[in-house]
Amino acid sequence: MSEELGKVYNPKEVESKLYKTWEEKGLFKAEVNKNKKPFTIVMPPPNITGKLHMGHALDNTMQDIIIRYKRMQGYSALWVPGTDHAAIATEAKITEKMREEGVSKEKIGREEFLKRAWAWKEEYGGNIVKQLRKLGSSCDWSRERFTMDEGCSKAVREFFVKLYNEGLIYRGEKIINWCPKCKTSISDSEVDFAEMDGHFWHIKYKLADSDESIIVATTRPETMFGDVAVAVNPDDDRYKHLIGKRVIVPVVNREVPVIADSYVDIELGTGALKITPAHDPNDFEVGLRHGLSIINVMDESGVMNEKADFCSGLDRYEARKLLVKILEEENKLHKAEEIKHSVGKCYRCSTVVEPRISTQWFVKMNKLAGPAIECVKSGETKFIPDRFSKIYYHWMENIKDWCISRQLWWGHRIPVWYCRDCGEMTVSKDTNVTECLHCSSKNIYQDEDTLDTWFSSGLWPFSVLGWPEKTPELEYFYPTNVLVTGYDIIFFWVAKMIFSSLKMTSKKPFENILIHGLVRDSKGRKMSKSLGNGVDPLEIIEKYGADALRFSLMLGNSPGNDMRYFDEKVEASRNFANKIWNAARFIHMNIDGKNIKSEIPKDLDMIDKWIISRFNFTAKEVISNLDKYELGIAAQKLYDFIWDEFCDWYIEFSKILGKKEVLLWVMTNLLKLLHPFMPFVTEEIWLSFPHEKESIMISDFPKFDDSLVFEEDENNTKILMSIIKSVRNIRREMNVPHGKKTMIFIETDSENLGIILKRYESIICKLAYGKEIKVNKSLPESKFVAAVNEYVKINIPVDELVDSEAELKRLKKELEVSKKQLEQTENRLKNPNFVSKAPKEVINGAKDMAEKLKNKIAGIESAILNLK
RNA sequence: GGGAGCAUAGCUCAGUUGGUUAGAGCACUUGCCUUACAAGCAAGGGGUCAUAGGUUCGAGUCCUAUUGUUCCCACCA
Repeated sequence: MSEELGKVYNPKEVESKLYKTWEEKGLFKAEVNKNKKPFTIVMPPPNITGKLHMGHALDNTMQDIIIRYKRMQGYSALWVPGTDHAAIATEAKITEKMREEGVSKEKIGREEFLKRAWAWKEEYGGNIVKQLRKLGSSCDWSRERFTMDEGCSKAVREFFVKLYNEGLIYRGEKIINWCPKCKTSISDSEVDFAEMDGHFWHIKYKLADSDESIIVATTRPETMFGDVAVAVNPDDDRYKHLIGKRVIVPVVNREVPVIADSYVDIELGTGALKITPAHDPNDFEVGLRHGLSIINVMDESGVMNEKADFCSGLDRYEARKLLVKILEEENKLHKAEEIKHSVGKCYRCSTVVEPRISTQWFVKMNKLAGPAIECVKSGETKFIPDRFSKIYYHWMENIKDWCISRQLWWGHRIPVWYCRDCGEMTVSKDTNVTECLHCSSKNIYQDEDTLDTWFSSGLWPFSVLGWPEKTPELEYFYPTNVLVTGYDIIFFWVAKMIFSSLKMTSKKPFENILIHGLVRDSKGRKMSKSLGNGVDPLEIIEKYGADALRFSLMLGNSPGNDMRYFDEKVEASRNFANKIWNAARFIHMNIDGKNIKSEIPKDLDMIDKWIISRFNFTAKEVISNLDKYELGIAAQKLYDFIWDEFCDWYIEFSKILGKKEVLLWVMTNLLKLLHPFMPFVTEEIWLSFPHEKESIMISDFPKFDDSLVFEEDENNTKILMSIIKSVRNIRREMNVPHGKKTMIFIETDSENLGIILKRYESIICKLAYGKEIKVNKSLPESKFVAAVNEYVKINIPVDELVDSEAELKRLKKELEVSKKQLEQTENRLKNPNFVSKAPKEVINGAKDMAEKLKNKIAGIESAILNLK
């Protein structure tokens, strides 16, 4: 196949083929193996309704890089994939589809609905998993899980019952966030607040026994039907005399008391507040303190109910309009102020959330939060970057009880049965409870509600490893090593996993939490369906290849920060893949038919030592960056090394040197370093070269090797390179055409360098368009241009071509710059504080620099003299 | 109201524990189809690292304040 490598790398041809082979050979599988150290990542499960988006692509690329790296390092590296049932999102989609068919949930009933839901899951749940494969994700598909599979469901029941038995789960009537469209409760973190235009209506409430009025401000007049009091601050002098009196709720014409409660802010609004316990969480609290009754005036769809009198049957917003109109007509509306205020919306459907009194299940958070905070504070679990710890603490420290029951059908049903006879609850891990635990009555029924999606995903890291069973996998792979996820779900998910795991397994769920940002569009906007600015990763893969997409998502990306998506960036990465491809083609041309091993020969040339040493150093850096999860920096270093040093310099050198073993050795090892980032192109090339293992995936990741550090050769090669660059520079500036080869006169004080330069004469001449190198030889009668750098002075005779004026100007400018640099360096060295306090390397570096600059200046000065 | 991030080349962004002359991609200028690659090669232009102080021998990097900007949290009726 080696001769078959085309001129341009074609990802489409190789990607699906390679992925299939990897999967068939079982290379993604990780087993419990006592001879290896485990390394575990559990994939944040994408929703079954989902389609792969750029966020997934970023998230999974990062995970894949880490897991491939660890696998090559010899760990038993397990990456567990799976999907989430996404209760509310999925149910919404199914309901929507049913509506199109003219069917309703209520009409077909629970059982039939669930049948449809599972069918939906079967049909669409596999899509995203297929898409993850396109990206190259090397997860262990044999362990794929689903949040509603049997094991996860068992884990959910185990968790619920344990918390219930410890009194950490309770049922109660509270005011919760209600989505009138999804017709379910949602938790605090599922509410998005948005600034919206609205009105602040100042309404006159007349006293029952006098003509005096008290003005109350509200944004939601429709809730007046549920008013049970007007509250003022006890210290508010304006209203003190009214406390205990009764006022009449306008329009509704109900008498309610004026009460005093310190919750009321004197400064805010009018300082008087209408109290509607059924429709506002604060009012609810006030109501509790004062023993007020609760009047619920809306139904589950946000439609006014019979308590709303003539508004009954009206939507909440229509009722609001009508009330405002009537208040105006009755001259009860003192003022209508236009304001911007934040309004809570359902995070799934964006419907304005309605606070609603209802009976729900809650997790008591105070006892669970403490250990979860401690787990991060102690450093057991670390956020990367660390600043997210603060956000986490703040949230955890102010956490309120978690509403976990949902009025949905798609999800884990609450494992509680109520007895119609004795009224007691039976809470059980069993799925088919038939009699009351308390009175043995068979007249029982199960709670209709299901659990919050995040209740099951909170158990994900350990439930996928078999918990609550004591499996070998759980023993071996848990706790996991790193969780990779976006900052947007720290509250939803990360926090829940931490306290759930601590509670149920007594272990942290993961060591590190690697947080990434959002992938935004090229203008910095969030990619969203409504804006239509989303970029489909699959289309990008189709066009540029998975490697290119992956690499572009890594380049210039740093933990926790958002990034913008640009086609140009993917193009650059695609070009990079192509660059490597062509480097491979070049190597093939040279080793073809020859029995060359990828090894380091004994008699190494200076330039070989340079590239080996540089490779060795790059490997060290990349390993260090990967260990610190600095994937973007590692990618950048690989890019730079491969493109600049390996391709642009070493391959050019090797064309003249003619030694191919080192070329092959560096290449194969580079492929390994790069493999986690660009799995496909590296594998395809690696397989085309002599190789021992069946896949680069399971080859050994390069290690830093002390015996491969060649400092002197590195330096001398760098001087060689700087000379070539200088000559090229001068020729370019003097407009010397490539065809015109010139003599190169080099002056140096170093005998050793002189020998080296002569030895590499052919290389210098080839790469710098020279005819011959003369070291420290007297110059013939001719015109010269000079290139002076820190090491040598180079003279190039160019006779008729020299524009003396321009050359003089150029040299003078360079002289000036060098003198300035020397001055700065010398000033530093003169500073006694610098000499006494700076580390030796820095001082020596400065001294060295000063020497070099002096040489350079002397060289330039003599060149100027020469010109004259 | 509280908290956090960001501000570096025309654009998008890196810059790891402070250490010589601040980098990349794209864009720009010039010259090259040099038999791996024009998705390429070579040479080059372009930055007072938001502003003002401070710590330090030394600050893009640490501290304080200011400005601009983005985001998160919170029960502003």
